[in-house]
Order: sequence, then C-alpha cells, then structure tokens
Amino acid sequence: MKPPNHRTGDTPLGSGAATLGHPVTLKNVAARAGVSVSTASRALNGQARKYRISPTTEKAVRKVAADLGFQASQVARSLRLKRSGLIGVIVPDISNPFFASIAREVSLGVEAYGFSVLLGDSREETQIEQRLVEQLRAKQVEALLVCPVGVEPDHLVKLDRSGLPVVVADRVFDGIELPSVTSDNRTAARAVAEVLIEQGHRKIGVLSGVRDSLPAKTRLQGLTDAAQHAGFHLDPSSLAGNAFTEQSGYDATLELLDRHPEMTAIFAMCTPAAIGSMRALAERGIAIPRDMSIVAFDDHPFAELMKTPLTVSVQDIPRLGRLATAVLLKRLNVNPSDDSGAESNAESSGQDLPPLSTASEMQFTTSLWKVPTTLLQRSSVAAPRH
Amino acid sequence: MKPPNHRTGDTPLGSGAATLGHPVTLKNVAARAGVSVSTASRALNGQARKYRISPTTEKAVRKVAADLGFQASQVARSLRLKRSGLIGVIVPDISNPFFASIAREVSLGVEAYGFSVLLGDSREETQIEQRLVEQLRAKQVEALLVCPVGVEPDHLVKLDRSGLPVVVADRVFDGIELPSVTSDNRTAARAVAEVLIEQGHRKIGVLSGVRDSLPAKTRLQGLTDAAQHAGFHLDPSSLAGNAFTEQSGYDATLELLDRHPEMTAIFAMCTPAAIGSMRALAERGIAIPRDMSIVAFDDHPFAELMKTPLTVSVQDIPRLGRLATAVLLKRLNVNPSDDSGAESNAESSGQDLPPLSTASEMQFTTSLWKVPTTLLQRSSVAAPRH
DNA sequence: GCACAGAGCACAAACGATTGTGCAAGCGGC
DNA sequence: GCCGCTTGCACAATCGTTTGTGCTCTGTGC
Repeated sequence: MKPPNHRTGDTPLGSGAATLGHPVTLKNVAARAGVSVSTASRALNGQARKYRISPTTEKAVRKVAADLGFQASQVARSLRLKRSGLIGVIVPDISNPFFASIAREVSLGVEAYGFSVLLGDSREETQIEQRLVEQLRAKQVEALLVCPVGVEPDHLVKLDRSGLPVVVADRVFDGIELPSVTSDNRTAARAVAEVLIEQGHRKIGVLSGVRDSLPAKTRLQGLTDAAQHAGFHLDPSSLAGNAFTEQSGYDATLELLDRHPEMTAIFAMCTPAAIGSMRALAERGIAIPRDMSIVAFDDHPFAELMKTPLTVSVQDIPRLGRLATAVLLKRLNVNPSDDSGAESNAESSGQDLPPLSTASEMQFTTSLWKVPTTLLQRSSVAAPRH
Repeated sequence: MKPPNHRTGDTPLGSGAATLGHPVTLKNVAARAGVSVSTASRALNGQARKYRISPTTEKAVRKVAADLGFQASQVARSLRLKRSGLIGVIVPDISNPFFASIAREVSLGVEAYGFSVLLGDSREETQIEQRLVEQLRAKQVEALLVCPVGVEPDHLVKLDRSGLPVVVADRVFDGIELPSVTSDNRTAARAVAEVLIEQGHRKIGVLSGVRDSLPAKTRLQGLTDAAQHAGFHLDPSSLAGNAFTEQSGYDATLELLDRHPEMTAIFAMCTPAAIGSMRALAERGIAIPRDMSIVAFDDHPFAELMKTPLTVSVQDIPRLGRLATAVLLKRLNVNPSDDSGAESNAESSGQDLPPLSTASEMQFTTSLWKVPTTLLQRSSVAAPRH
C-alpha cells in the first residue's frame, strides 16, 4: 500500500538497524513478514504456542524483526499494558555519594525486571521535591523511592493512598504511614556518642540535621541515651543547625563555638555537616583532636580517606539501597524470579536482607526496616583538655 | 452512557485528587465538564483561543481538571506527539561523584523543559552499557548522554546515525563522529606533570585509564609534552593499568613497584586510581611524599578532603555537565526560552559557556568541546631522594 | 426571507502496541 | 457429503492523548 519499506528496505542490504527517521514499528515488521500485526506481536512475545502461530511463521517474524532491528515502543506498550516500567527516585542531592549509592542500587536492582529509573534531584528543597513528584507522576512511574528533603511527608502519603506505591528511605518521619528504610540510627548514635563520653567529654555540641526528621530525632535520642547512662544530660542549647548540609554544619559550629566556648567535642549528625564543621574549626585555628574532638555519621564512602580522621558510624549504604529496592519490588508485586528477571544478582532478590525473609510482613503500608551500622574509630577523638 | 463519574464523583467532595485506582483521564474531565474530549484537551493546553473555545467553557474545564487532580498521561501524550520527554544518561558508575555531578547537571538543566532523566549505570562494562542503550532506546528516549565505558563507540555512532541524538562526555574517543564534551586534558596533564618534573622527578610511573580512550591518550600526551620539554622521555614500560578504577590503580602500582623499583613519582590518570595507589603504597610502607610523590586528575570533589594530600588537576565538573546539557538541548532543538522553560536558571542556558555562544557551530555531528581545568597543588610532591 | 459568516464545539483518525474473538481452511470419521 | 475439530492466522477494540475537519447554531446584512 504505502511505500513503507522503501526507506527501510533500500539500505545496502536489509540487515542492520533502521537507517534514518523511520522508527521501525511492528506494522513494518508484520508487513515485511507478510503477516498481520497481531501475529507479529504474538510471535515476538513468545505467545506463539498459546495462539497457535506456526513455528515457521514465528521464525520468519523473528528474523525480520532482527534484520530490521525492531524494538517495541515502550510507550505504546505502556499505554496498552498500563505499565510504564518506570520507577522514580527522588533524592536531595545526587552528587552526594550517599544518595548516589542508593540510586545506584535501585537502578541495578530493578533493571533485571525491565524497569528503568527516572531520576529527580530535589536540591534539598521541599518545593522542588513536590514539583518532581508531580512530574514523575505524570510520566506514569509505577513506584517512587523518595529520600525526602524535609518535614512534609503529607504529599507523599496522599500519593501512596491514591495508588502510587511510595517508599521512603533515610529521611524517614515519625509515625509516617509509609514503608520506610533507614539505618539503625539510635544504636549507632549511642555507640558513636559513647566514644566521646568514654574519653571524658561532657560538653558536647550537636550539629543537627533537619530537626523534625526521624534520623535527626533518633540520632539525638541515641546521644541522649548515652549521656543518661553516663549520668549527665545535654542542654538543649547545645544543639545547632537544621539541615543535613555542609553549610549547616559550618554555621552551626561557629554558632556553638560562640555560645559554648567550653565545648570540647562535636557530635555531627552527618558527614557533610562534619566537613563544614572542620572547615569552621580550621578557620578558627582549632585542631582536631587536640582542641576539639569530633564524631559523625557516615553519609558517604570517602570518609575513610579524609585528611582529618573522623570517627564515624558507618552505614551499610548499598545494603540500605538493596533493601529499599526489595521493598519497592515487593510493592510492585514482582517476585524475584518472576519476569525475565532472576538473571545473576541473587543478592538483589533480598537474600542478604534479613527483614525481608519474613516475606509475610511485606504486605503493609507502614513498616520501618532498619539496616545495622558499624562503628569506625579513627583518631578524631582525644580526652578533653579542660 | 457508562457510569464513569460514579466512582470519581462519590468521594466525599469533588475536591482533592483521585482517591484510588481510577486514573483520572481526560475523558473523565470532559464528561464531568460536559464537553467533548477534544475541547477539554484544547482548553487545558492553552489552545482555547486558537480553536474558539469560549472562556466560560475553558474555565469550567480547568476547574474540573483541578478538582479531579487531573494529570495528562505522558505516555499517551508521548505516543501521540512522538516525544517522550525522556533523556537517557548512561555513566559507568553513578556512585562516583564525578559522574553523579554530571547526571545532576543534566537533570537540573533539562527539567525546566519538561524532560526527565532516565538513569543507567553501566558498571564499567561495555556489555551492560550496550544493554542499557537498548533498554533506553526502547523507552523512546529523545537523546542520550553517555560517558562510555571503554573502547567501542561504534554502537553509539550507529545509534546517532539512526536518528537518536547522542552526546558523549568525558570518555571521548579519537576521531569519534559524535558531539563530545570533555576537559582540556592535555594542558591539564602537562601542568600536573610539570609539578613533578620541576621537583626533579624523572622516573615517573603512570597509572593509565582505559588505554584507547581519549582521556587516557591525551593525558599521556600532556605528560609526554612535559617530559620532552624537560629533555627526557618516558619508557613505555612505565605505564601500567587499563581502567579508570581504584582496583586498576592498586594493581598497577604494585606492578610498577616491582618493575621499576627506582621509580620516584606516580602520575595517576584519575583520582580513584590514585586512591588505589595510595592503598598499595601504604601496604608496602611507602610514605607520601617522603618516599614517593604522586599527582592525579580530579575525578571527584572530595580530593580536597582526603587524608593523604594529593596534587590534582581539577576539572570544573558542573560546568562540564552544564556544557553537555546545553549540547543536548541544542540537539533537541529546544532553544532556551522556548517552552515553559526559561524559568530561573539562566546559567543552564549556556550563558556561562563560551563555546556555546558561537551558536552557529551547534549544528554539527562531530565537535569537541573542552572545559578548562585548574591546578590544585597540595603536598603530595617532594623532591626525589634517589 | 435568505445567504453567509463566525462562534463554539463534537467527530474521528491517528500514535504503536496487546489481546479476545472470529473466520477460513484442512482433515478425519461416519 | 456433512459435521466437527484443529490449525493458523486476521479483525478490531483498546489504552489516553492530540488535532484536522466538519457540523450546528446564532446573528447580521440586504
């Protein structure tokens, strides 16, 4: 009828992919193979037996498809199947290795099931986060993994209720009605605080992350636990900062130095804040650990290599990412070894994830999974000189 | 006819988004507003005037849409418009801040134009890279930014020829027929090499990245330039390694230490390799810079904070990312200030990008843009002791 | 009283896939 | 020779949009 195979057909030889413009469509394949579109579709989707397509025909279709370099349009497919194969991942800052690692694990983990990751960088701004959520929703993502920026999880809860599975990681909120994945911050905070306390520190300044976020609250809780156990308590005025950023750590440190000159140690709620703090301390000529001890939480994998040693509580970030991925997949009802998946990565199937083995609790709306942390002591702590 | 507004209609009050399942479609909106789908579509797309929809009707439609929380399905839209609004970004390792920064800039830069970024992590494997390319192609990405893994750009060139705009960054290839963005590696390499040479180093070991990649070749070239200028030349046997990875740096260092015990300095082609090298040196009890000097290229922003100081050539990564984004956008024919874009980020429009001001050269298939680098000297270099 | 213009909207055909169902052969049994 | 079963495939509806075209009014000029 139309001259469709003129262009695709007159390349030197029928082999190779489409040469230009001409998106190779199923219709083309079908025409060239001399069958109908439906037959072509079934032949290519392994539905040959089911719909009684002869092996001869099937092979013919496959050959033509291969020759033409046919790739089914996922958008048409999505429309029909109501499955976009897209998963949204929204993080506050992808250039932060912590979030990058999480994104990475999700990307690797879902790839085997034919999903792709749509990336969103909220720049630590709630407003942008919301815009991204809308943008990704419009793109029909099938699920969302969010490391929320701040303190407003409401729009996420609403989204989840409206049928789009949402999983939150790291920046988890208290009583949030969403499946969440985070580290065991309380235990970790206590452990890291005890390093200070055992050295005799009592005047401890805290560089806080977003105050209302669960990580911040829980880490504070762990510190309080440790203090209480050691028989003292922390004055609320020794808290400063309100963000998980380097800038916040810098500002908060200066603030604390002014407010509490007697301070002998700093408890940073994240590595970026610790780095900002170090900058501030360096500017004031305060040496670590001679004049000031410092401990922190590991938000990224380079802490190990930093010039000022830093005692940190190390999160198993890839594991956290894998756990989040597993939760996502469960919510998407893809049992590992379902689709074309089950290829190589057995680990992404949740085997190494204890909480997931109890697969029963995976039908939930609100559960909190925790990943254990380890303590890495480096010489950023000494006894106080005062 | 059908009872479509039964479900969407009986939520407590028409306000708020869809409560469950019911994807709010244009048809719903139209029905509720008492108009046809086409009218609804035009009303919502600002085509009211053009198609003589009365302002009354237009407002009514808008209101209903807002009430229902209507969001046009991008997949249906894509199908019709043949524009997916998707841009693929494929990098060897997203958890490497260098690539993460690039991905970030792309994500931020294209967001204003309604594009989203589909992320692919090739794990430094050509095979996976190719699989990802196919996967993203099927998802109908409108353009691809690739930081290729290795040495085979052919499939990318073919892709570009077949009509899918491809831009490559960083891991650029010699004579590759694709628009490329990279740093000015030759100059940078020369500068960093001269730091060694001026201290008297002549026995220099080189930790190479992928041998056939342009960054590796060009950086070697810069080193050779510097050597030649200083009146000596490098033995090919002083090269080791063949990947931009920490492992490669580690292995190559051990190899070189055995092969050339007289070596006094190391020239690492990337920071991960430098880090691997440091590990190897530490294991052998070799101190920096006392026993061995080392210089490197900045692949990530934390070099500044590392415990062993490292003299590096610093790439302006965000700028590289923005440049790549600008090239992408150009190839997509979105002039900044076209769409709903032109919001805030003036910088992403290419203003800060000198090579782009010459907008004429943007219609190309094969151009190489370079971003300047700076030199950051830190005490990882001392005079040789031998 | 009629033609005609413009306003205001509806119809229907795409886009590229999937899938339930229907239709035409071929073949064996009686 | 007819019925019925199997085989092998084609038809057509559908997913949710966009958009060219055509239809029906209302009002005006003459």
